[in-house]
Amino acid sequence: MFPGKNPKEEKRVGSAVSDAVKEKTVTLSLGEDDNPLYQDIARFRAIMFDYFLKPHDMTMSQGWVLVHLVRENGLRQSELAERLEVATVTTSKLIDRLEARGYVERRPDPGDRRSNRVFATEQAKAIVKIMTKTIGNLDKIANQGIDPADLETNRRVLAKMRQNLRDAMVSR
Amino acid sequence: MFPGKNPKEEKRVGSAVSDAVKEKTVTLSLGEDDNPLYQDIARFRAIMFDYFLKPHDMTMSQGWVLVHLVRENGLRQSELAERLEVATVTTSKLIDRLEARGYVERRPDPGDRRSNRVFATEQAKAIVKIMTKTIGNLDKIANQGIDPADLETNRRVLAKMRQNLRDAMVSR
DNA sequence: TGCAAACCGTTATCAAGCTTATTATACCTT
DNA sequence: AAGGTATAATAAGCTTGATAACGGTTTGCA
Repeated sequence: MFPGKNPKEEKRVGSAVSDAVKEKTVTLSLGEDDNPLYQDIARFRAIMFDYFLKPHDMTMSQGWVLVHLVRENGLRQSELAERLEVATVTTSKLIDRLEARGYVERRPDPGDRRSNRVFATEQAKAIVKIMTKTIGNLDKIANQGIDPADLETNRRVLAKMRQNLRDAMVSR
Repeated sequence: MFPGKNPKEEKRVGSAVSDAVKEKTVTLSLGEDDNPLYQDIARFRAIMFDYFLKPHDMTMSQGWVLVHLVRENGLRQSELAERLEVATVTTSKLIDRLEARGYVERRPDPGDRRSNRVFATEQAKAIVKIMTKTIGNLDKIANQGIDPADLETNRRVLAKMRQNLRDAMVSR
């Protein structure tokens, strides 16, 4: 049912056959838990989100644009980029795709001829409602079997982490 | 000093001017904390990692390939993809780039003519050491001011989350 | 034995990020 | 008023992800 990053439908082979060919192994623990947790979770969430919203031809990144616009309609592209915390050029292309399908509309800023104001259409407002529900479902899946108190700790820790990273990136 | 996703060196304008043009706003809370936390953290970490390793012309994704190979040299591409939890096609291109710069080498699998075995070179082993240190630094930055106990909770929660998402994706 | 199904790697195509550079406009300082 | 600097959006080009589709190989089973 789910895509799962590969057409290959699970297997869990376990690579026993291959050991013959492998060279002697160097052991070095690196985070001991393997693999980039944050990347994985972000990717998995995006994959599932996109899967859920495929019928509406909508992706997570595009969806967030709409969420912000439904909150504050008529933002400039640069303001959107700030809120999304992505580069302006990324926003530009997201808007291209959204505009092509009638979710948003660019209008020239009357007060600044360099700027565009971006407006969400009714179509956008409708899909944001669906998104909201989808994200709820996603969280429900992801949070299964986790103590609510731990989840709250988690949320707090992650917010702090994000701020730490943000600060470090800006600190020239 | 840091890239920070935009040539624009911070400002925090605060969009006061623009309010005149904005349409009436619809309020709907969606996660209340705004924005995709996981995506942000993953992206910020990758940006910083790539920045630190730029002198070595190495990215985080490519680095993880090397980490796995240094642990288990001679993996097949499909086995690598499994461990990295990405699609085989992604692995294929990562290996292309790594091979072009002499970090890894493809050798045909003697026992299966469909497969390649991928081997890390000495050059790779050297850079993995640097990576290990870099990831340590990154964690130090990200974890600043966070209670170690909370960090441990966090690690546990995230691991569970990843597993939940993994399961949901595979469950047809 | 023979053949269908599964599997390995690759190509092609797309989305979403990034950096760097360009154009047009706005602002500021003298 | 003029000049330089800063900002808004975009273009070009790269990496990393994903799907879909394809050839070549292996395997399982009837």
